[in-house]
Amino acid sequence: MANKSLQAIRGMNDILPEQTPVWQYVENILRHVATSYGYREIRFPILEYTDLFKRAVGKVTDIVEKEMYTFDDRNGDSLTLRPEGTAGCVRAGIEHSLLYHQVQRLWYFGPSFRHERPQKGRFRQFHQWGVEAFGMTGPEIDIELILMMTRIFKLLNIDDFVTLQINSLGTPAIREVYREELVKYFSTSMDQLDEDSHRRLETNPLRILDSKNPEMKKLITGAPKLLDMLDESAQQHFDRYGELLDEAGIQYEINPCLVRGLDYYSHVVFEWVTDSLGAQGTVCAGGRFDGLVEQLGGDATPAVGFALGMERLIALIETAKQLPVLKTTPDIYMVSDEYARAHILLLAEKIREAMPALVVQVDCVGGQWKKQFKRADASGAHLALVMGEQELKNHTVAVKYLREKREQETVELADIVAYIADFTRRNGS
RNA sequence: GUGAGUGUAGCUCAGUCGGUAGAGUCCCGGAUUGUGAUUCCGGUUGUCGUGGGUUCGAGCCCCAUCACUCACCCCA
Repeated sequence: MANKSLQAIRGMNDILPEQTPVWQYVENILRHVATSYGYREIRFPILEYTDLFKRAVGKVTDIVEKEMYTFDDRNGDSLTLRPEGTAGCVRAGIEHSLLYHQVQRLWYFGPSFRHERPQKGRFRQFHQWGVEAFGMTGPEIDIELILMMTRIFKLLNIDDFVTLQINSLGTPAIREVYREELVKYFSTSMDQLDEDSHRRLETNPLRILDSKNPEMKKLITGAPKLLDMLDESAQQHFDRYGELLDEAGIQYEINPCLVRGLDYYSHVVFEWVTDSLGAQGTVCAGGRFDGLVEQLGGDATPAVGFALGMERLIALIETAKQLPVLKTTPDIYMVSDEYARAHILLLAEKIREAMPALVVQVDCVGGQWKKQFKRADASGAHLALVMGEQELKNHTVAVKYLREKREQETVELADIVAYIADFTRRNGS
């Protein structure tokens, strides 16, 4: 523990066997829901050329400027561990002509990397589940994504713990005009800006809008709104978006201060936020990125997508106490003495062949009966199957019930599979 | 990158005024050599995060450093 060489890299966590059932539970739901909407999985590398992220995410974003894990390949190429999924997804789509004059519905899952100071809900290696839809101008496809995510929150029983916020960032051209307006506005009250916002004024003025500093609140409320500057088509998209949400009965808030940290977003952007997770309250976020495909060298292709943070989603499920009981214990634990050790290995195989859903665990340590039964109990198994010298001689197996008051039974070896089948049927497992 | 809090047994934690390391749990052995979960008896838990310093003497005081946690920042 004190040996640094034996420590994981800061902010990069091991997911231990105790936790993996939770991950599998969530991943299964995500996969099944996405599949039921006709989305297909895509897998792409964790490493890409650094230039891809610079072009996609935006050169002056914090992610690119100070959070990327970038290093040189042996031949001198600059490579970067992906800080998000969309760039790689679009690159793969263009490279393999998946986006050429066609509609694509895709999802991906895996780790991303950002060099930030770890805190609750924020890690240097974190996992995103992302969904991207290409070739559709919306807003119906935008709403399909909202419906899908709403369904997921419901299935996970945490829909009461998240709220949907939406905003429109308009087109890049509108945003450029707005950006200048905003700089003009804040420049007239420089003395009221805090230190961070002075910096933001230079780098990313829109970021000032979602400042957490309460002293800035008044100034921000008085700032011009991008929503007031939308052109006709952007306004139409936003209005229709709201109408469709209303028709679907989905609750949402319009948050004019909602900004995205990545440059490629345009039009409607959204976030599901929670107040149950501390400072990192964004569980899932996304929006439209119509310009990205063309910007990366493909034909102009409308696109919309989102990503959710797995660690945050799981943390929310746990703090909301909505985690179902996940079975991680074996059904049957098999013990033996030295004479029968090889026999129970093979008997276990027979049982698994007949009942593939059962979890059968064989004690491969051996030793005293007492120790083996102790392990059988600790395993959580319902039944212990016992074979020793006596049983071997008589062609029987002893069945011991570990979870109920019931006499141990002796079953003919030839009947044991049927006996267990009967037992599991009665127990409904 | 900035700030605050915390580091003692595998785990959860005590440790007084600076006097040489403790509890529960877990694990191991036995009571009970073919029966767990209950009970009783016995036993091991250790680089007190690490490295310096002060002191006759440091888990405790001082400095540095590392890690964890939370917040800023940033974002999923």
